[in-house]
Amino acid sequence: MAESQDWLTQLKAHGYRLTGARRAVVQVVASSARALTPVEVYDAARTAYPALGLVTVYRTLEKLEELGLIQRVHQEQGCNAYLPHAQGHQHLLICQRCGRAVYFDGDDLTALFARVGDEHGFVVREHWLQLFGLCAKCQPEVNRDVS
Amino acid sequence: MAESQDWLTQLKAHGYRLTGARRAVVQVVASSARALTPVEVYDAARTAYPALGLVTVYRTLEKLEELGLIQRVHQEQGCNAYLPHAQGHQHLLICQRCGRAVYFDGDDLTALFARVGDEHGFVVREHWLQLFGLCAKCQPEVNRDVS
DNA sequence: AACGATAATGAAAATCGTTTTCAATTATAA
DNA sequence: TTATAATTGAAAACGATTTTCATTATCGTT
Repeated sequence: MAESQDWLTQLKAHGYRLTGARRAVVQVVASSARALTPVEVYDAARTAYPALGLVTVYRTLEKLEELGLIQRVHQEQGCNAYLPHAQGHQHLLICQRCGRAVYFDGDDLTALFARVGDEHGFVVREHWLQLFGLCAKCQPEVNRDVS
Repeated sequence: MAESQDWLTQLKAHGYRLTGARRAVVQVVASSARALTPVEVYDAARTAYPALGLVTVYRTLEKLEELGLIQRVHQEQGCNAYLPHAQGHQHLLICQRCGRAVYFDGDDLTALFARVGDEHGFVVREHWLQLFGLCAKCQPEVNRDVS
């Protein structure tokens, strides 16, 4: 995959070595449409590289985050899942059924948020925005699920 | 404090007993302007009730969250801090220096978010919004801090 | 192609925050 | 005051993450 290659190039460019373990982890995370936990990455990556250790997954995710290639995603179920990072200023739209994540642009909100801050004497420097709902595929499915 | 009393009344109303440990925890959390972690609550509440155990703090926070009196706050530094819950649909504005949290109204954003979802085939059912910045008190202070 | 320095690895142990277990204590309704 | 059942704190258990360490493998240099 193209993105996967790019990540390997970036790792190399920053002095990190390219190993089988890293290739496997990068491949899995770079091509995922949903945020994955370390264990999920571990399980998925071992099909390509069975000798992989969970510790290496943690270490690789750490480096990918450091390089801004992935981003931690906070959800009700937990805050330790990772997703390929968006380019530019983007926010997340996450499907509550299948977990699929989509980025959307949030630039136009900055002014609004600055105004909200003003009203409370704050200077706003960052914001966090995430939308949760059902993607097109899951909208019909959710009705027949046991709740 | 008024809010503290109200929480105790609510606990009682739901069949929970009022104990010294609970009063101490409630008092600390209800009167805090910043989100507190279990250990922070533990340390603060022990000045009023030295025999308090950390386990009881966890259990009391659990009940307060269950009753909707407190809310978990997600931040860069961690996702296990609690704040008195806002009435109605509110969002958080948090000071990056002192941690002070203020609620603001977010009702007018719902329509906008539904539209964003539409553009990606999603039905939006929830949203998460938090602003981070500097409160009035901390704006002058931040310049003389060591970064 | 072989070498050597050193980064990276996986297994095991250590650590941290949180939860469970359990016997003793205490709030509350009768 | 008493009886019952909820609550307590200490210790043990637990799961996720980090550290330690001896071994292995990458990659620039030869």
